[in-house]
Amino acid sequence: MSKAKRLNEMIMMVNRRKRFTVKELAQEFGMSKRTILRDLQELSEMGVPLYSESGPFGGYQVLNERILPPIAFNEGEAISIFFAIHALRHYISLPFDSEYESIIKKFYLNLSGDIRDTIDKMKNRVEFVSVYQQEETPYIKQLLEVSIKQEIVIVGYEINGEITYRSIQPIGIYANEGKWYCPSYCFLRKDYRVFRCDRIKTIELDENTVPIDLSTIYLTNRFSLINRNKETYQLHVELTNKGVDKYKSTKWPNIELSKRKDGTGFLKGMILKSDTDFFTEFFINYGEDAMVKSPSELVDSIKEKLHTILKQYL
Amino acid sequence: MSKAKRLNEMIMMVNRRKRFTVKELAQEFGMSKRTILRDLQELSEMGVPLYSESGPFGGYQVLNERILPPIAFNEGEAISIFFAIHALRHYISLPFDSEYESIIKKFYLNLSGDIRDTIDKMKNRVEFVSVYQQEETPYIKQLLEVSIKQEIVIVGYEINGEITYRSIQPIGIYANEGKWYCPSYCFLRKDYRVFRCDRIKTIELDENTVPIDLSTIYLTNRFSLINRNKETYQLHVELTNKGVDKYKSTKWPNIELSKRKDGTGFLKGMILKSDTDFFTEFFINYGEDAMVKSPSELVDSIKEKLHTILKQYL
DNA sequence: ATAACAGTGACAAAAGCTGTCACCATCATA
DNA sequence: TATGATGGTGACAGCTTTTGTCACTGTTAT
Repeated sequence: MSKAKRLNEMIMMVNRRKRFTVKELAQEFGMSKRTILRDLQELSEMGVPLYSESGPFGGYQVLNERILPPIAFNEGEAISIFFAIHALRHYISLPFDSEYESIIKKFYLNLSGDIRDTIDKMKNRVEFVSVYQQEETPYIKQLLEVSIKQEIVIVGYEINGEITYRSIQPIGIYANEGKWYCPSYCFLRKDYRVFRCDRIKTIELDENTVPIDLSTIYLTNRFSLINRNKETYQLHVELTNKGVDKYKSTKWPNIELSKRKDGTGFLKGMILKSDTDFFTEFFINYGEDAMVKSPSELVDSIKEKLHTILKQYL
Repeated sequence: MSKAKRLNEMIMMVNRRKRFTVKELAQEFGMSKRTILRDLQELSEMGVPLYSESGPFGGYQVLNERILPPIAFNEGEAISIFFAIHALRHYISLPFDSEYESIIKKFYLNLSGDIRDTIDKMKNRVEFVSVYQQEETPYIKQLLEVSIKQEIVIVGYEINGEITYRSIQPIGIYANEGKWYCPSYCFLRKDYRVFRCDRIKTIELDENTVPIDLSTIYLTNRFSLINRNKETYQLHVELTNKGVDKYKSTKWPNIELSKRKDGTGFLKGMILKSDTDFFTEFFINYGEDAMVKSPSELVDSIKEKLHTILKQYL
């Protein structure tokens, strides 16, 4: 194997393993220790952040930085990736060890000149609108970590200016409309709750409470488990043409949209009793384009809310 | 310069230029043609997609694929990029020559094993919620192209089942809530309009109309120009604590939020007369948490809408 | 002290790289 | 059809780089 190829492979191997010794590499590549040492020095000069320690249990390490081996992207792919990263710029807080600026710079600077030109031209012409994240959410990284490890944390949670402490076991975190949320099992309420991450003011590991088994519960399938044993209503909503169009881009679990030939349609399905407030707002939003037929509780809630708002303007 | 380094530089040089001849490279690197030929063959073996043609005006070309020279990303950055791309998966249509699947696969497969492990663990625990794009929008790529080139197109635009044809000069495209929009100058209305891309059913170049000068108008600054000479209203809205909280993540241009000590607040600013319908829905959505003080037109519109909905349920 | 690790310098042998040259293939165009 | 610009191949001598060995130094946990 030529030296050039060996160096190439060495970069990848070194990325796979965090720690290694010169002797090990020498054996794997069938080369002498001296040669490997020379190779490693060359990699260092090429920018691979190697670090070594003498002594027993010493050896080489690759620092923080990882080298992505040359990836072949075509122009469209590179541009897509650029704009995907670009779309993250509205997030002040990300649950990863990195900041938007450093990522986008590295990526952009490593692209060839003509792709850069293309991107520059597109920058002012394409936009993925998303909500600005207004406030920092310091604990999302920890919440993500404990949800992966399935540990329990005691959080200080602010409701109406007061902080209550409770043990929760997070299922995961998600961003929606500029805010981060953390669905979790709450040991205080003995039930599943969704917490707003920016309201979590303190967080510490709870080593006394025994975790419940949520290992097969993820963000995507949490509804099935969480919603069992809860009171539900049968939903029936009539939609106009516009209403159908509007609902198309929404899609709730457990609710089915049926279209009629004339373009109108209706929704049938189940909603949780506890979600009544949510659906009240949701369907008011549709205005004349949605008419709730059942449950009567939802109809009443809508009527009441409308009256309350109207009263403001008397 | 050692061979390894020469090859490395050659990869980058070859990426910058689309076409080149052996002779040119030989001169630039100060090597013989023979050596360069051998180098190019080696690059080929390493996966660089080279293509050559004999004859006058022949030469080498790099095919479609571009090689990103080794970029050093640290673990956090690689993961961020992965999830940024991942967040695009809900888009059926993208204005780029690429599909989600191919990008994410290439990227994922090129990561080292332990980063892949980390990602696998995180996949079910982090989510950037976005709306599902339900329908294909075939023309976004062309619309983006003509907005970059500042050309004019005749589009067949569907409103209530009928298709009208009009010449428009697109400013750009943006995605919001699962739909693509195209703000443009409309030569039919002699004014700026926002078109929904999925309602554009045909598109063809209009070479007869003379483009107007929009070269300094981009997505980000279009409001200033487009909204001049339009009728506006003075807006004043009182917000409860909750209302303030809710508005924080919204932020409209030309509307200012002021907070009071007790947590309540108010909005002051300008809105376009033509946006009355929009703000009617918007503030109804706030329920009791927003009370519109002025303009009276908006108050009336809200009242009327509330009455209409209420009437449905009598 | 010992053993396990990294690191360096010198040198000769082995391997690889390079340029030259002769010659072929392809193809646009004069 | 001839010409010239381009890519492509093989052989070989000479040059350069790479490699292994060996002897030696430095660091550190045990």
